[in-house]
Amino acid sequence: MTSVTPRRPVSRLSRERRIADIMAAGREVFREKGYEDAPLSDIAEKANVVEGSIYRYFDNKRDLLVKVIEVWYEGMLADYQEQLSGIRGTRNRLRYMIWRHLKTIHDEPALCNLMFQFLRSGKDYSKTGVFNLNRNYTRQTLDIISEGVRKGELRGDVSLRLVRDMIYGCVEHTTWAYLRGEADFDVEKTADDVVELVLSGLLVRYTGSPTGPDIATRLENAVEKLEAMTEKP
Amino acid sequence: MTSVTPRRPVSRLSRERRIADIMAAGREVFREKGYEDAPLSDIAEKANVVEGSIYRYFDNKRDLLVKVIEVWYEGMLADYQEQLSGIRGTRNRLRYMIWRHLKTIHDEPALCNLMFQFLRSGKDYSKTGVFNLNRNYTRQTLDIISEGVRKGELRGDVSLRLVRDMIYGCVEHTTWAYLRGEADFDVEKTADDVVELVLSGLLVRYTGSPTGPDIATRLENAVEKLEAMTEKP
DNA sequence: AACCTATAATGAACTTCATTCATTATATTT
DNA sequence: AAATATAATGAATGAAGTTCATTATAGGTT
Repeated sequence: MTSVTPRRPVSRLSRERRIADIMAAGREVFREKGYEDAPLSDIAEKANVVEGSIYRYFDNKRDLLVKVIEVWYEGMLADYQEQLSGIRGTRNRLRYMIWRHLKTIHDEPALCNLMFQFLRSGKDYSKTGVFNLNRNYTRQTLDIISEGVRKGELRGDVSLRLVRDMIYGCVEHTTWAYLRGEADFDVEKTADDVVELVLSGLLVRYTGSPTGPDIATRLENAVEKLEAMTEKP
Repeated sequence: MTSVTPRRPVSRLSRERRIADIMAAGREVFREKGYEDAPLSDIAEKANVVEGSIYRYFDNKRDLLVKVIEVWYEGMLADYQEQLSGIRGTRNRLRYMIWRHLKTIHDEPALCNLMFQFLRSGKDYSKTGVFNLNRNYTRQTLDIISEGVRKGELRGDVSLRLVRDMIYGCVEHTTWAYLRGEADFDVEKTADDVVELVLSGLLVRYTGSPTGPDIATRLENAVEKLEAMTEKP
């Protein structure tokens, strides 16, 4: 007499719903265990699906990861342009972009780690949707710099790409200990510090007379602050 | 009739020699295929050893990687202090440190990738020898900055840690496309650009005539008062 | 030179996963 | 109610890391 293991009840859902379920489960498990230590069986279980079923909707494990990160990224970057439109002044706008990056890392360290470790270093990264999202996002930063240059506040003789690399490189380096779970960091203070350092640089400012950055610019910045305050409630 | 597969000749070497062989093979294979796509069987074959033998000398695959990177790192950082002692001036010394980092990445992109991707993001990284090597190495950079501050050339009101993160973050961000095999970069020019940007910052340098009382500061303070008034209660 | 002994080295077995695919079940259409 | 399309299953496959009982050998001892 052979005992037959009872087949699990098969619940048939719409393609969209299944995909959503699997991706939600994937996000959870990946967030909790990382990529390599997250068995597909865990994801399948959490999604109420058998392992093999995942392959109907995703090419492989990595494909699932990529799509999970992609959807997360889209949601995350959905509103930055709207937010930014309410902020005036080069310094404030730049700070917002940096602050946002820091806050994202602070809120979702695990997913950021996955993004840094498994997406961005992949050979196919520049063909990824995440790459393009990021591209547009950092382009915004470059636009802010460009505008600063046009207004005469910022130097025009520096490669924009390098400035972008400096800003985001600095932000990420700063957050590594946090990403490894070793130390916390203050989002607000770090944002302030990074902006200050990027804008002012390391060299001492005045060589002879105590003038500092030119007065017209500083007045304009002050006015922009007032302007920003009265923008929208 | 059962055919017996002939046992391979067993060559007995000294512990040190075997370890060296395995690590050499590991470095080669890891460099060529990365970490995940490098089967232990490849390494074993190249080292003239059976897979199981690797486990006599290394806890596991990751342990092998860590030790391979560690030895490489040691060799790489062996002479920087000597070199640096021959270089004078804050700017030049800083440039040397940055140049070195860039050159390492340019010469060994694959190993750098492994270091960035699999060592530095690991939970145990700060207990690694590589961590300490890096620590001492970047401390050198901080010392250069400190000396610059003492000599009155650099600002003293910026967190040294942040400066370090800015420098190395910028360098690495700049090299990512190269690390993905997408584009080359000019070590010399990049070194120049990074030093320049770190030292001078983005703000335009005021070179006009000296002014009297600091009007701008007073206005800024006034605006900050206004700003504070409207802050959330 | 023959023997001993510590330990280097082997190779097969084990385990864990990702991945495939032939089979089965179910919702929808005819 | 039957036909059809396709969602879902679960067992099988295979690759790769890891373990370990067994075997062989270099170097020292008698």
